[in-house]
Amino acid sequence: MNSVNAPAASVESRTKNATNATNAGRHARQRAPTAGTDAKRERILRAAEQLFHAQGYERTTLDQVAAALGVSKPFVYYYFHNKQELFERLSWAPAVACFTVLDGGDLAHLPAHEQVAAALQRLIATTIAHYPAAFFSYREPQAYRPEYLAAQKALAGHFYDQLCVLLERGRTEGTLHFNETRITALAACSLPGFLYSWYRPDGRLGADEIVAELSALAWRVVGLVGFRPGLDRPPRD
Amino acid sequence: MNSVNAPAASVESRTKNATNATNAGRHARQRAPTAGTDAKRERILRAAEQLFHAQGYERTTLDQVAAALGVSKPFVYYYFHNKQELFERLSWAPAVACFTVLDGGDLAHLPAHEQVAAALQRLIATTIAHYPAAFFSYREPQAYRPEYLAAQKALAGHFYDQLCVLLERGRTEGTLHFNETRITALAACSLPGFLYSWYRPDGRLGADEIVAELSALAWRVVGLVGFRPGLDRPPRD
DNA sequence: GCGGTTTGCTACCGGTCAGTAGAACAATGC
DNA sequence: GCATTGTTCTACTGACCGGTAGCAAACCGC
Repeated sequence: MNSVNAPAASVESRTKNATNATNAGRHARQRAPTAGTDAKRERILRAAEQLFHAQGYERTTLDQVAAALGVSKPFVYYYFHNKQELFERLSWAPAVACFTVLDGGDLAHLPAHEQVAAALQRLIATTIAHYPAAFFSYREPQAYRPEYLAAQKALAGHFYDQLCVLLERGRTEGTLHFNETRITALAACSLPGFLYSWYRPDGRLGADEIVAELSALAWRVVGLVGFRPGLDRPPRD
Repeated sequence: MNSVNAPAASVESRTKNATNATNAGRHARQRAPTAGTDAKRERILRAAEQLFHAQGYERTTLDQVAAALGVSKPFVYYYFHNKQELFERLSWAPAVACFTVLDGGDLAHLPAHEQVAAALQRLIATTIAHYPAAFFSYREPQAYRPEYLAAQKALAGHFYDQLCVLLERGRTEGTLHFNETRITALAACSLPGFLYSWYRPDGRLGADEIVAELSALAWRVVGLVGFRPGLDRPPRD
């Protein structure tokens, strides 16, 4: 399933000559993970995720991340190389998950308009499933290093291209209705893209309800007829 | 027209005893503006706007702002109190303009669905007209001081409330169709809200065309019938 | 041209924060 | 007990950057 990898010049590949016994050389990454190591990494990531979401990447200090866990800053550096790595590990996987929802090929047998409907629904569901890290690539592209930013743009661009192809096919087949393909695609993706400003996991509606409502509204944007005013439930998936 | 003011504890009100001859006391704010002073302030604001948009508030240094103008950092401090003031001056007016489009009362005589259509179109047009500063309040709420953040939230909340009232009235009258009022309002406002990630003033389509297209798509979100697939042009305004 | 005011600069300060050195502590093996 | 290795800490450095002191032109009224 994982056909999309992080950029080549990733922090992972810093396995250089392990002669230096400095902090940078003694990271647990290179050993077999002791029991508990993964759990600690996970706890650090979750604390960073919360703080990045609440305050933004730049305004969050690693002392805050450490304090949220009741540990010291070198604890964080023992499990991660630097602040950048925290951000990229948090935001990369959700970005991939969101923008590869059309890559499985499992929708290929469906008519174009149903593929579009499923794609939009999956995009919304995936965005919510990866809350709040899924928003990072939208909100803080500058926090990426250039190679990650380029990779993220390529990923998103690929998805938009796929969506545009499907939109035009659906228009040709008479099941979708719109004028400007690209603007229509972007408008439909605005719904998940703007979620970060109002979605709260403890809100009045559950995640499933929001996915269903928002999907139905996104379908309207692409002029999907037959699913209209009554706001029917999703097709499949 | 300007019934909305900046928060009370603004930087403006620092007119205290002018006995101190320090930098903070010698700002031109307190004098009658010499010819050229306003133009210089404007140039500084425009440079800061570009950089804040391109890099984000935190990553932009005042040395960069000064360098973009070919001057030194104290030049900036001569015309503004601090970095915060630049941000708030840039982002406040656009935020007010966007979220008060329903406050004029000039739409009151129209049926609810036409008020909704006009409101969405105005919101989109205003957002684009104030590019790129209009996006700052969406993207970088953390850059606001608490009192500005609260004021901005109140402003946006007021607009959403107005919009929700109109949406429900339109639904009652049978001209609008949707399930969840609040989600529908947020979804419709996602289209302008997500513009920051793709709008470019030098793009293929002109601003007017984008406003027209995007408005028509936003109308679909609120289930506005009669304006549907053909994507008619805006009603008035 | 001379005093005062406005406008701009160079050069610095002080705080913050990513990142590090190196010691202390803890587990494990023998 | 004692070496070895893994884990965490206290305490620090160095760079960066917002903001300022205080001087130097430039401008202006006379």
